[in-house]
Amino acid sequence: MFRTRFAPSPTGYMHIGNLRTALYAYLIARQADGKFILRIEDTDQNRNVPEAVQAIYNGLKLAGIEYDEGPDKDGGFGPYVQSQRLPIYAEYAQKILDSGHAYYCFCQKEDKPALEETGERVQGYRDPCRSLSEEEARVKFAQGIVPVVRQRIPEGTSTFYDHVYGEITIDNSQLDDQVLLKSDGFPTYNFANVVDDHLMAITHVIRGQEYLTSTPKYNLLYEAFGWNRPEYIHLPHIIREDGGKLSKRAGDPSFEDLVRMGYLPQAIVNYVALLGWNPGDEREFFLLADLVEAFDMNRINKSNAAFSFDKLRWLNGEHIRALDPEGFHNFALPYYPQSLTGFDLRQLSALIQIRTENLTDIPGLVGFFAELPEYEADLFVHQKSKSTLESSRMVLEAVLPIFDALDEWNNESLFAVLKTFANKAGFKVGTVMWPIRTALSGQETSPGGATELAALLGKEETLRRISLGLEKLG
RNA sequence: GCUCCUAUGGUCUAGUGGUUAGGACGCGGCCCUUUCAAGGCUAAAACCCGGGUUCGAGUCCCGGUAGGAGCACCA
Repeated sequence: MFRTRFAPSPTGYMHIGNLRTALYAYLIARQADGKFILRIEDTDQNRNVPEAVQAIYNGLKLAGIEYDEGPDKDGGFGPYVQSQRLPIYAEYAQKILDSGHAYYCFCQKEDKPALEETGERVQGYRDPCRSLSEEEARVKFAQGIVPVVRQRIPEGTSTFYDHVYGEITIDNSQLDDQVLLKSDGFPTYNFANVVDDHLMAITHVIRGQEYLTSTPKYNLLYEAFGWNRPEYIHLPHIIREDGGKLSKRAGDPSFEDLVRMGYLPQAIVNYVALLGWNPGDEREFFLLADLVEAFDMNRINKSNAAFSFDKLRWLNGEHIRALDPEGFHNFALPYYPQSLTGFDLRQLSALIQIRTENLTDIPGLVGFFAELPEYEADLFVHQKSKSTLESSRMVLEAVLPIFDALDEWNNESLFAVLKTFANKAGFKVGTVMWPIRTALSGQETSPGGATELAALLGKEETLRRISLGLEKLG
């Protein structure tokens, strides 16, 4: 039975990278008919954003990623919030202390050599407290110093297999005696993730590549406890197109931000899945359910991938076009201007669906329906349609009574009547259509042609706009 | 600084010793057409560098270079 987990810390929003990690973990579990677990990693008391857990629920829900077990969905392996598991960590810390794989450290933060500031890492530095006798420790305790618990890293080298990166070997001298239990009684990620993953029977650990070099430390912990290691799937990072890292602070959008920017959740999920993975054939359009089928963790890439808004936009367009008319209409509705009344909005949706790449395009696409923009007469001149000011004047003048007499007002009837007129008058269809479309839209381009716009605007408004066009033509 | 990882067009990628190096986004052109889209066709554009191994390397090995990550009482 596969069991994977998504273990975010509650920061208040879903990073793009987190979304992909959650997605992959979900896909790996689903396609094996396994379980996908949500666990909240809130062991940093300084970094707890209230309401942030709710943001995680919302994000996953928006993405369509359903978890089988989580804080609000007990599966018998809870609690699923680390701050509620403190006694468990204390118990296992004691065990590892007893077995000698960890020790109390009474050093204060300032006592530590400043490794990074100087740029000089002290090779093989070992904490002085690792060799403290029981007696010495007792004295420190008596002095009221609250210790941390540190892992005792043994000599040697550590090797493990990762499904993405293959075999990784690291010399233990590169690993330091990391803190397992902080002085506030909370575990560090380094300890909690191992204890929880084991206790929650996680079989596959999917996480960012930043954990690759510390994985040996976790493996040593598994060994110290006599537990089996999980399988590892470390993911390359998603970066910006300019090569920098994606950061909320630098203005890069979160998953929720992207949705607000007009991208469909399913398009974002699809796009993000493709950042570092491909199906092995040339498909690119995937709905979540298709991803479950197609995903293969052995096809995950090793190198970082840049997030391209251009490609996301294209894929978003693909997803918009794949929506059924009703589905698109529901997405589009909130983007229609208030002033857009008296129109068959469903028909309008049908007109713009194929032309919408991003939902935020919509107001700009439909604005002229609500109000005819100002435009100059020379907009009637269009070489390709063989439309001139003179031809436009002739067409609009002739078309006014034809429209006025037309009883059946729809795209087909309008097109038929205009085509007949064009033939009779010796015009190309385009020469007739261009001035009408221009008069109706006041724009160089519009979603839909002359007859589609006329059908939607209705007879009265159509006649009004054509008259207005005629005025401009003098 | 030390360690680990990575390296195919601008970007996402296919490729597991023999290919005209394939696809997608974007960009240009053409077709279609009731403007614009959509759709179809098409062009330009890539194997980081240097050594090996081999009859033959984008593919294997070594060394550079470049980029990323880690080295917290953060996750």
